[in-house]
Amino acid sequence: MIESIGKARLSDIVADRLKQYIVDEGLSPGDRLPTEGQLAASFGISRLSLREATKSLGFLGIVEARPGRGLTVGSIKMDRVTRVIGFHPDLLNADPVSLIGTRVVIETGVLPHVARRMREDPSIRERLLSTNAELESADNLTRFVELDIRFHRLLIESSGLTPLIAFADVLTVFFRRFRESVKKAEWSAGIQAHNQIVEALHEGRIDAASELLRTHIESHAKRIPSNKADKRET
Amino acid sequence: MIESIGKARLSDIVADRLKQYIVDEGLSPGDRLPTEGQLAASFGISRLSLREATKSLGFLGIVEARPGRGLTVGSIKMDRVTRVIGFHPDLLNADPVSLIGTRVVIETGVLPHVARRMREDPSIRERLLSTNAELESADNLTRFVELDIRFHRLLIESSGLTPLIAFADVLTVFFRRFRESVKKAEWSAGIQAHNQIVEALHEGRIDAASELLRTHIESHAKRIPSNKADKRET
DNA sequence: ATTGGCAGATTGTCAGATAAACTTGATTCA
DNA sequence: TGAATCAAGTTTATCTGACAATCTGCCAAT
Repeated sequence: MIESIGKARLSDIVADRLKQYIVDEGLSPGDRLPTEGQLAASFGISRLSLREATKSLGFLGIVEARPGRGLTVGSIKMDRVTRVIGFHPDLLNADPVSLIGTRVVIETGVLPHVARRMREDPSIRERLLSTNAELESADNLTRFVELDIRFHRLLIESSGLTPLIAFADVLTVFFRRFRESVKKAEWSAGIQAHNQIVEALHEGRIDAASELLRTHIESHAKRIPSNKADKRET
Repeated sequence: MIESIGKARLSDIVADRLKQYIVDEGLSPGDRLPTEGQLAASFGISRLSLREATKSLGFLGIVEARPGRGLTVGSIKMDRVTRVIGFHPDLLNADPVSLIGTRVVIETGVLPHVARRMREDPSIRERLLSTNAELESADNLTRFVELDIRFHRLLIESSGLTPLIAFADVLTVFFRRFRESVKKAEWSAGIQAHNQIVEALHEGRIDAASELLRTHIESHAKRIPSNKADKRET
């Protein structure tokens, strides 16, 4: 309600007007919009104020701007919308236990899909194993983390459930500090777990793969200072 | 892919940096941010370029700006996200199979956590049943959809895995048109499914609850024109 | 203790400008 | 004749400098 007292900003008004223009004209992704100069003149405002509006819409991909070409109607991509979700309070305030639990839900949840697609497309297994082989030769933490992220992302990608890829990418940002606290002595256990997960999937042992993956992700809980890991009851 | 060729705009870079700052500083809604002038100086850019970033974030409620006071952390307004992108043709093109599959992964994935917490906190069940009772007296589609969203969100909230709430909010934006295509004759089946899920959880029958929930969510596939529902193999 | 005024701080918006990227048309070359 | 190259014009990206509107804190008056 505090919000409704506030005076509307030009940029907000203009953004809404632009959106309405797109709707009214029945425009589709790729269609040209008037130039910044023309729009600013139509609205009777400065070009910079107009840009504040177009940038707002551009943040979600609704409008795209290219020098020399102008403004076009953009396209909505789940990953772009999801990028915004990193500001969601439920993520910003997430405690480590929730982050771990969330990863477990997503990553074990995709395993039936991965296993099915692995049978149809053997290159999935090759790619996972190949990434893991790279992990084995990682010689510094940055590289190890990068490849660990790649392995897990590839696992989710292999499910075909693209929204979950975007979600996992967001989690990666918040989860990074846990990955970076992994001791070198623990790398080989992680790499071994990856291999075991892939083999269990390959053999269609989905429950076993889930259990391995859950244990692998939950291993991060051991390194959380002043935290009581929430024991899972089954 | 067109997007990745394009040079990153200052405003996009800065928006991401601001996000990282908010995360790194552990800031909550209402907390003060550095002023526009200070941020511009820190990033070594002009104040107007900095404003393009803050306006983008402000459009969605993530940052709030008040003359004389400065910038504060806001919270993302998902209803605004819905309003802004809800018109877009790309929402009509969102892949139903992925959306349904993703919802199934997330919502069935939280059930063990919900069941556990239900035993500790009986008000969870009361709240779910109460929302479903409201669903029973919904007399128009808008209300029905709103309450259906609320029921499913409450289910995820009840797990305590807060990041999944954020992700579910994104899915809700893309999934809305499917909910809105539910015929009134089908409402009671949905409401009944909700009740059965809650009771199965209450009785600790997690596998049964998962199956009911999966079936409930996948029921949307039946209404999707020109789509072949991907049969799940178990 | 409360209210009003003022100065300083901060955002909102503008004008004018240059740099970078893109498009189009003309010219040259094989 | 078709393809490649180049120059000019167009458009966005970003900047400097400036003024207007709003807010906050402090001080004086009641």
